[in-house]
Amino acid sequence: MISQTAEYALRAMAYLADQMSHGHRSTIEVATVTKVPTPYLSKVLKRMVDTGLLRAQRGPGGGFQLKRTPELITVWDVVDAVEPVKRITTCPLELGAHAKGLCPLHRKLDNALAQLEKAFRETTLADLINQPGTPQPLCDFVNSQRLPLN
Amino acid sequence: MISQTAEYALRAMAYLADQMSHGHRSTIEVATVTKVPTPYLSKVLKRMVDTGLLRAQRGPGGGFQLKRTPELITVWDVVDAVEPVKRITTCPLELGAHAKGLCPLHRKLDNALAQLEKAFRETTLADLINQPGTPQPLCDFVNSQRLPLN
DNA sequence: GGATTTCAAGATAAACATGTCTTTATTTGG
DNA sequence: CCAAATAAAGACATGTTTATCTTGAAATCC
Repeated sequence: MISQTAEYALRAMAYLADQMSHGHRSTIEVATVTKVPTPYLSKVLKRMVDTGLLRAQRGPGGGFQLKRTPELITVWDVVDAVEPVKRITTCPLELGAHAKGLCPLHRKLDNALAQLEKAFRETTLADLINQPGTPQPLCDFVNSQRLPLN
Repeated sequence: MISQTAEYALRAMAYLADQMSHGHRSTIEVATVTKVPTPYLSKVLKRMVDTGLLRAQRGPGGGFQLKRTPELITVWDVVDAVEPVKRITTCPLELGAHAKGLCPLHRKLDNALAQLEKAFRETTLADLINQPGTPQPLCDFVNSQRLPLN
């Protein structure tokens, strides 16, 4: 339902959101902390750059950094970058009889997708980090602290 | 988000729900009406038999038929038969720190899945056919009427 | 019993998602 | 300029989903 790639993207973006104030973070660092295969993460992050969510910087001290603040990036933005949720706007069977509206089945399915889209649009990266009262760190890192990599 | 297989399964089950009173319907008939590749549909329907949603009958006049009335089969039942939506109950990274609860990210994702599950559980096949006030037939058939196949 | 109809099951294949490896290009710092 | 660090890009490999084809098995009707 939620693809592996989207999971990876969200983990990485959450980490980068948490680390935003510390400058650029390298692919290897992000991959290690979020436990995502490094070469694959590289491609995922590239998508984020292409869609304008991240900035890439080569060379020593380089890596990736959020282009906007965590408050301005939603879960939807991230998921949409790697696997666009395709809403159902027309009958998949292309029946003329459905030109004016979806049948009950596809109406129901699309409503479910709409719900999902809404939930994702309402959640920002900022909502995922620094949750007051929730003791759990997002993943393998403590909020705003850098872990030694080994 | 919703797999092709699930789409096929729902179309087929909706048709079989509509045609329930007409006895068994063959794979070819269902495939033709719902525009699903016949050999593939055959396997999908088999899954429905294995999970107890359909009854299969071989020989002349045979085919598939709902095992329960449309009121007692939900969209969830159908989707679950072909591609179980796997809820997130534990941290995918298997971090000890998350033993007591999901982190905000996975909590959010699982909530979205829960919403989806709820919507699917609340909709029965009966809700999809014979919708009063909605003029659209489900797919390429008119409620409770059999179309000539050619 | 034989012919027909229909589901069942297996082998095969194409498309896509996922993951790895190698090489290249760019940036920084000495 | 040179060396090191790092992203970018492309080729390659694996696995899963989606689909087809062929043969076999069961039921019905005559």
